[in-house]
Amino acid sequence: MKKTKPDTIDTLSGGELGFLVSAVRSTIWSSIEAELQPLDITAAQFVVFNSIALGKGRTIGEFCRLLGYDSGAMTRLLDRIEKKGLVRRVANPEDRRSFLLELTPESKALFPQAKRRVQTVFKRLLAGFDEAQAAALKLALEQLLANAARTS
Amino acid sequence: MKKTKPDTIDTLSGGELGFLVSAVRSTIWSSIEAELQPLDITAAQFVVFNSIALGKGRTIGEFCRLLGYDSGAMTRLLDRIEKKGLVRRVANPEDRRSFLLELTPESKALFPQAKRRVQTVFKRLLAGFDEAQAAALKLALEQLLANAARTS
DNA sequence: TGGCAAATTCTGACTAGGCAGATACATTGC
DNA sequence: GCAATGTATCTGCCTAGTCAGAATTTGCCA
Repeated sequence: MKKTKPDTIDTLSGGELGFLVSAVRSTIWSSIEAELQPLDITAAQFVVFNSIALGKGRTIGEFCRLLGYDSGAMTRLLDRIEKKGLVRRVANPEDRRSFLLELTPESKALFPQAKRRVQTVFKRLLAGFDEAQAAALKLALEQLLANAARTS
Repeated sequence: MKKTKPDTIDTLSGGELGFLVSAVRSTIWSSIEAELQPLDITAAQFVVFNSIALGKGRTIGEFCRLLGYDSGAMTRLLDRIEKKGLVRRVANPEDRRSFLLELTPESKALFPQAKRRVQTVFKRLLAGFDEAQAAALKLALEQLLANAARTS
């Protein structure tokens, strides 16, 4: 049996928040997967792709920290992306232990299209949200993160 | 290198919402894991445990649909929980293909304690939220789900 | 300088979820 | 009653993430 979208839950207990957040995450993720499938890019791959394209980091380690990825997972994720020719590992002249990540010419050309597709996903998901509501959602999520950080 | 909590991101683009939701989900998840570790229960196991205890379903298939789990994943998750003696598969007299799920006496005794621990996690995460804010967060997340369902 | 702790990346072992196919049973329509 | 179809669960295979530990390189400090 394939995975199904969860039926709704009706209580208001704390656990429901966890359930909702999980469901939203998986929904966002699979919407992006579906939208990027024609380009043969997975959602995880896009996240890295996007971060490199936006210059959010330079080395593998920086992207691990930025994206909350384990270094082992990142190694293998990069292996997959590199095999598709979207990313290149380049020796870091400042530190011979590490690698810099670069887009390839092909992926630079592909990026705008992928980005646009992902943006349409979020636009669709946020339909009916005005600026204030979107900002409040973002703020609430950030507050949750801050609360968690405060006590761990 | 172990997984690290992601550093913050500074743009307002749509992708950030995906990032935030992922981070929140993983934070909730690992907070629960940490809180339940003394009881030797994982977060995934608690979710099933909790659903059974609250009578949200009866058969394996019902819990798959309720929790958005693949049936293969559920089979193996139940194997692990059953091995710990928290849950029992019981033949379903109404349908010989399926199994009903029951808590064991030990797990019934353990449940209140686990539940309490999970509640303290959410209380901590929702520190500073008043009723209206919590309700707004819940509503926003539900709206996202509804938007996704509408177009898939 | 020499030596040692820390950082960067990679690898292997393990856990876990998703999908496809298999099996057993149930239901429907004839 | 029986065939065809559908449903519930399980198994095998694949992908993916986590953790522990290794190899290499760097930086620091005596």
